Amino acid sequence: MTSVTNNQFNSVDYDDPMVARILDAGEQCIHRFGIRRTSMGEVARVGRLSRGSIYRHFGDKESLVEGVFRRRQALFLNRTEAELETLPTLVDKLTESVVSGRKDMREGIFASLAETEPETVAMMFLDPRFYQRSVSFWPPHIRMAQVTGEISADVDVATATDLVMRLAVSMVMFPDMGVTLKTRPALKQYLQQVICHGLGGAASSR
Amino acid sequence: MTSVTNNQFNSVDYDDPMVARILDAGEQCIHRFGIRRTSMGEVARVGRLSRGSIYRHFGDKESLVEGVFRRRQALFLNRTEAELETLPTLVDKLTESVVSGRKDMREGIFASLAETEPETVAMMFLDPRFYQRSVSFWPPHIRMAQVTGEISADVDVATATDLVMRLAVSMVMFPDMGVTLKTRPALKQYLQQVICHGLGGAASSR
DNA sequence: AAATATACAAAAAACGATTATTGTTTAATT
DNA sequence: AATTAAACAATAATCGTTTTTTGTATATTT
Repeated sequence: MTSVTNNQFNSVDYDDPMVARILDAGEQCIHRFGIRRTSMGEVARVGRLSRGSIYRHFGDKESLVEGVFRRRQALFLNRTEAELETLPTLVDKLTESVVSGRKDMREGIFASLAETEPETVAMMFLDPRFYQRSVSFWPPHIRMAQVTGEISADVDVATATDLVMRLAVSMVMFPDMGVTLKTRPALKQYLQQVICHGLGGAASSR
Repeated sequence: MTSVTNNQFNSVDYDDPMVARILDAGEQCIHRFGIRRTSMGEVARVGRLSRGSIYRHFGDKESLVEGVFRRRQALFLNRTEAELETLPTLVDKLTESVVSGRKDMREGIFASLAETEPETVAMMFLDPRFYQRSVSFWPPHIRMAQVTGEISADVDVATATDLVMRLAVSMVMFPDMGVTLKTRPALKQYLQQVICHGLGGAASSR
């Protein structure tokens, strides 16, 4: 009632060392056993802390799991953002994102989770919230590409962001949708065509 | 050993009235109870036939379920194909496909299945085989659009098909990916831009 | 002020015994 | 020649019970 520092659930701060410990332990457990077989007691044991502390920072198990994945995604976005800084064009950036994303799917927490609970992973992938968090990621890069003239300034940023997101998601989910786009060069060439001209002209330099 | 008419599993002919009866009963059961709670005995009872007949035409339960969904998809593709015949442009066709696809997801067998077994539906949606069957659907329309000049003849048919499929799948799966594309006009305008110009110029008539 | 330890009822998971279903086979029926 | 009916072992689902886990509360420790 008199608490001021009450952060019930919204926006956990990853800087809090206790939160970090909880998430570390939680991620470790999920990585090893999957979500279903991970109990709050086990997380507490692994993180050498009390169950009470977990419930202080995360209201319930679902929040904890969500917290683990949100942090992973945040880390992924930060890491990717850094990589993109070094790349010149929007197409390069998108290509890199897809390659990065695929790698994460193969090697990250999703890969191990997919082995024990593929349905859960499938559900996460189809949840629009999973992508909505990344929507704020692209607009700066879109604007930059408009300034350099790589893409038209007439297309509004939201629309361009939408397309780029759809392509990224589609390419990570389905490396092959008729045409095999598993190698970086093939992927880049495809994205170059689609982003810059769609299916309209200028496939070759005309 | 001496059987000539042996069609073990590959390509069931929907014309065979027994096969149709089995599939009808199977679909009815899946629609009502979901896959998990549908037993071969129940399908037999509903279709007023013997379990043996089912096992003659479909090797196992998985094959039967697959058969039901394959037939549904074939019907959907045929129906959609017919609708597309009446439409002038590739963009119109793609728009119609998405609207049709969304309707099927809302009202068809998937909608009811999603209520009882959402994870199963999610798994089906992420299975590339689910889409591979539709790959042969688009190429004729692509070529037609190249002839009329709607899209460039320089882009090869496989690539164009791939993009059209990706857009269709993405739009049905995620009506909103930053920009809301739930209404037909909004959807068509978006697809028009993406298909004809990508994010390159000519957003307005230049 | 936050973390811990403990206790507690309600909900969920694990368990073992029982029942139902699967997939195969075989003889009888259409 | 295909469909049915019946029997069968192997597998999977269900049920009622026991155990664990969850989420909350409270007193104690750091």
